[in-house]
Formats: sequence, structure tokens, C-alpha cells
Amino acid sequence: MKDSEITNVAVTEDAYECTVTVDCAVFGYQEGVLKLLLVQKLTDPFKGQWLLPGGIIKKGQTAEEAVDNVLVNLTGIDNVHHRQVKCYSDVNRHPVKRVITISFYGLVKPENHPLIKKKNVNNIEWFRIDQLPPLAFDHELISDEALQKLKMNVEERLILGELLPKKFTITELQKLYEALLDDRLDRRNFRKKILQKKLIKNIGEKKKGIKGAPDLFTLNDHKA
Amino acid sequence: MKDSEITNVAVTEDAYECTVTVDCAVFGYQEGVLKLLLVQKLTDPFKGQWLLPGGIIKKGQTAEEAVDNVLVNLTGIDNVHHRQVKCYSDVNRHPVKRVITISFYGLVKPENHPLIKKKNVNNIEWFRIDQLPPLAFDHELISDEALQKLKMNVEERLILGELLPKKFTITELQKLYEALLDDRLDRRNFRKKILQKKLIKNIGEKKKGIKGAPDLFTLNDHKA
DNA sequence: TGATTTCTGCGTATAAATTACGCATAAAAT
DNA sequence: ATTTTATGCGTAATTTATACGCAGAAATCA
Repeated sequence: MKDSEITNVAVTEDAYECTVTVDCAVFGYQEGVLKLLLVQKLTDPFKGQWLLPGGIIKKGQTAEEAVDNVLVNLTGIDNVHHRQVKCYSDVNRHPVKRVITISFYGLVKPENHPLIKKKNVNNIEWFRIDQLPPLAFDHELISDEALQKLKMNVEERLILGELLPKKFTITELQKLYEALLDDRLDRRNFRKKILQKKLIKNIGEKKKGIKGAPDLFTLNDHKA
Repeated sequence: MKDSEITNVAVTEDAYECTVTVDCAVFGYQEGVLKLLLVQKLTDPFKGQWLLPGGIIKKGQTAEEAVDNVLVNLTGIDNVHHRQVKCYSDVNRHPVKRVITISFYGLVKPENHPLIKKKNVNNIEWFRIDQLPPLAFDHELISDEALQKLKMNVEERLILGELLPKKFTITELQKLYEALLDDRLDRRNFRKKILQKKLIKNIGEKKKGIKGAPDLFTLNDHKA
């Protein structure tokens, strides 16, 4: 190996290139539990195994655009609130060739996004996060770290994605938090804490069909 | 454009590739202030401008290995405690070609790492973080976000890298925290807080030359 | 329908963590 | 020897978090 190959780190026309992919851990909140969207591979390698939806970053795409593209093209899901988690660069992650992957988490309400199986996948399914099948590649690690990141973010900001309807009760919000954090919270303390952050406001309406007729709230001019 | 080009997101032998680089915001703690290590470009583009040390990920290298390699080859600094921050994938970040960059922050004690100017750089220098020159590419954004991440991490863990000697006084630790966080802390409360975390222990020696002869401490079987 | 259950909204009591600051003492500086 | 400066240990005040009581509203049930 020439000395220049050892020490030259500059970006030149002929600099080494490799394939960069994105993987997105799409979390859905359904029937009060947190679920993860997985796709089943149609082709080798790992044919028939489950994994996170993902794919290559194409020419002219940013990683974020690639995530949108991949989700639509594999699952039919569009308009997903997503956030970058981490980059994985081990050299032997992929059996076909060297691949560097940028991971994301996404948040959706499954009812709003009917799954549309596209030609690149064998199957798509929501799995409860406590009942995940074995995953291909290093996708167990990736989904673990994505969930960790999601939990951290939930604790410091108000993150809903589109997981709740525009009008929601405080209890609905609390159940979402409990599902995301996998924890139980005191009803009255949660109310106080969330209200003093001034991120949601009472819209003066009440929700029928629930004992006590709880007040409805909405987001307070903030993006989730 | 063929349909397959739109929808195919699979990793194949001929999948699109691009150059991936790493950039590292190396922070140094010197004379009580936080500094950032910058290199001055020797060649176009941006010849003569300052920027973060960085370079391409080469065949067979992980991003972490590339950081080590880049730092040694540009600045002579080795054995840097570093951590991944974020991935930048905008398509026009680099004038020569499309480049995706993974950023890191590093922590060093400048006295321990004499700067050795290598052939790829015109100059290397430590800059006070409140007196940075204009930076090339999007390196202002990258260094800002790296510093943000460092501050966040400092608040939740005990992070020293190698910024303090093995034996240090609590005041020395406090000054480091103040430099990292750009804040002033109460001496007595800082002592209480840091001691109750049980991460450092009093080794029973005293430091001479300082009024009051403060106790010396050391890390308590933890990695920084 | 009337009693019962369940959930809401508002409150307070207690505990824990954070912040503010006093003071005697040890060593360096004058 | 006196002054100055920093340390080490303490306590008081404040803020934040946690535990839990209770009346009332609406659905449910006998």
C-alpha cells in the first residue's frame, strides 16, 4: 500500500465510496401498546426474515428523504414524523457488500396508515415491542437503540408525532406516555406536570362516553 | 427514470455509493478555558480556511477507526476519547462531490498531545471556543452541535476524557465543568453533588501550593 | 329509576432535591 | 506576625417531586 493511501484523508474525485442506507424503527401506538413495524424480506440475503424497513440512500437524496422514500416504497406509509438516532459503520454488517447505515425512529398511528405491501417485501406487520421476532442483520441492536433514544426524547420534550388525535384527554396522553416509557404514572401528578409545561391547552369541550366527561385538550402552537 | 430506480431500495452489488467522511470536534481544556482544535486547509477547495479535522472513511475502516486515523494523520494526536454526534447528508455539502459526514466530538488535554503538522494541512491551532474563526463547509454547524452534545453528556455522566490528571482536587474538577458548561457553580454545592455520586474518592493526600491544601481525589473505578 | 361504579379535576401533606450562604481552619502571601 | 485566599463542613430556605384524599360527573348495573 502506498504511503499516500495510508495518510491521505482528503476528499478527491476518486475517493473510496460505499453504500449508505437508512433504517427506520417505526413505532406505532395501537390499543394502548407500543408496536414496531417490521417487513419480511422477499429476497436473499435473509430471505423470509423480519427486519426494519430500510434501504439505500440514492443519488441526490438526503438521509431524511431516503427514509420517506423507503417507507413509502416498502410499506405505503407516508408523512412520518422521524428523527435521526445513530450511524452504524462496522465493516461486516451486510453480507453482500460494505454498507454504512444511518438509523432513525419514526412515530405513527397505525389506523392512519394502512399498510400496503409493495413488491420488495414479502409481508409487513406490526409487532408488540415485547413480542418481536428475531431480526436480520444487526436490526435488534438498531431497534433497541432507537427505542432508547425515543424514551430519552419523550422525557425531555412533548413528543406525540401524530400518535394522538388533535383533541385528546389528559388520560389519553398519559396512556401514551406509559406505553412509550413502559411505566406507570400517577394520574394527578402527571396532570400537574404536563399542565405546568404549558404545551397543551384546554379547549373547553368534554369527551362523551367516558365516566366523568373529561376535558379535551390540544397542542399549544407547538410542533410535536 | 425507470420504475425500478424509483422504488428499488435494496442493497445490490451495483447500489449507488458515495463518499463518507468523519469530522471530529476535538475539545481541549487548557488554562481553564475550553478550546477547539482546527486545521487550516492546504489545498482547494477552501484553501487557507480553518475547519475541523476530518477525512474519508477508507475501505475496511469503521467510522471510529477513521477518526483515529484522521486525527493522527492530520494533527499527530492519538488516543482520543471520542463519541459519535450526528450524521450530515445534505447533497451539496461538498463542492467536489457528494459527501456524507459522520461527526464526533473528542476530548483531550492539549499538553499531552503536541501538535504535529502533517503534510495535508497548512497549520493546526487551538482556538478558544469564544474566538473561533470562520469555518469552511458546514463546520460551524457541526462544531456547534458537537458542543451541545458534549454539554448534554456532561450533565448526565461524569465525563473527563483525559482532561484532568489522575489526582485532582474538587476545585479543578469544578473549573473543568464550568469551562465545559460555560456556567458558574457554587463551590459547596458542587462538592456535595459530585461526592454523593460516589464516582470519585478521596485518596488521603493533599495538594501543596494552594491555600488550604485541598484534598486530592481520583476516579472511582469508572471509565470517564 | 336509584344505587353503584369508575373516572375526572382539584386539592394538600410529605419527602426529596436544589439552591443559598455562614463560618472555622489551613496554607500561602505580604 | 498579620492578612489573604481557598478549603471543608455545615444549616436554612426554596423548589421540585411523590403520595394520596375527596367531591362530583357520567356511565353502568340491579
